[in-house]
Amino acid sequence: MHKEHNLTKNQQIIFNLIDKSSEPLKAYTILSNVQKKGIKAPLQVYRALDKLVEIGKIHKIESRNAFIACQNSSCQVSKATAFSICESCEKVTEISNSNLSKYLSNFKDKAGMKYSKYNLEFFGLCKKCITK
Amino acid sequence: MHKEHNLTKNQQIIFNLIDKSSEPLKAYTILSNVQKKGIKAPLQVYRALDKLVEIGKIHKIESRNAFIACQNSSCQVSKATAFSICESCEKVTEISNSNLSKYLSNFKDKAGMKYSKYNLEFFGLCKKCITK
DNA sequence: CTAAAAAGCGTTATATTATAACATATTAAC
DNA sequence: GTTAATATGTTATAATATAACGCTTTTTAG
Ligand SMILES: [Zn+2]
Ligand SMILES: [Zn+2]
Ligand SMILES: [Zn+2]
Ligand SMILES: [Zn+2]
Repeated sequence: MHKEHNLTKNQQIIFNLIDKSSEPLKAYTILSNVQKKGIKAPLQVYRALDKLVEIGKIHKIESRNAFIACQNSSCQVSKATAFSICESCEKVTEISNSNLSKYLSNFKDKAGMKYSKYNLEFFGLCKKCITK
Repeated sequence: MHKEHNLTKNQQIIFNLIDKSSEPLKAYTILSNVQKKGIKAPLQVYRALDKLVEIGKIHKIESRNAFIACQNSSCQVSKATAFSICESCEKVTEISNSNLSKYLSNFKDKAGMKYSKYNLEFFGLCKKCITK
């Protein structure tokens, strides 16, 4: 059960763009695609992205500085993200695997840290790219 | 068993700096700390960093754009990294846990991707910061 | 040995990613 | 309806990273 968030105009415009994209989008790519809708400055984009990340509608792919819509019906687990990334075609998929998320959410290291969040990125070759 | 790499002068200077640091260092922090040693341009730093990452002597903390020396005697598993990051004091520790690395190295998602690498970052509060 | 290939270096310029600061507007809470 | 919290618009600038070029050193293979 997660809180519904009413997106503001800028947030909605930017979320729509990311959501319909088949690949992660970078901030300045987003900017150039929404300028016709009146969003003119980087900061307008970054502010919307920050909020969308915060509420779990999108995730940042850290190794790519790019943003992807949440694939898990707006991640209850926006604080527990895992992705697979093809190093050849750059296809990114959000991994939804309850065994994995349980394992990681329960993980304790010896230093006694209290974890509230994790991000995992797998790299390799997707099915399509393996056979090439 | 991992190949020994003889570091070049620039690589050695930069590795030494990172290795003796108690915290992850950013590229331009590194630059300003090695200018007295004759390394004058960002590219010289980035080239050394790239190589050091490639051979597993250092790792990049993606969420922080910063670099840390490998804690695992030059990571045989430089392609399988895990870190814990305190969101209060920014202390970063490389996690060395064979159960975790086995679990992740053997992880298969349903899409049939062939993984060759992963990076995991846990976020939370370290022991010291919890009690504050 | 030695020639060719690969890796590294130095330098200048530039591209890409992200935030600071400030004034105004909109929305939500009381 | 006033107040507080969020969001917006704008300009400027900071921080991170790479392109391109010519040269030198090291490694590899014959
Ligand atoms: Zn998600
Ligand atoms: Zn692929
Ligand atoms: Zn390591
Ligand atoms: Zn801490």
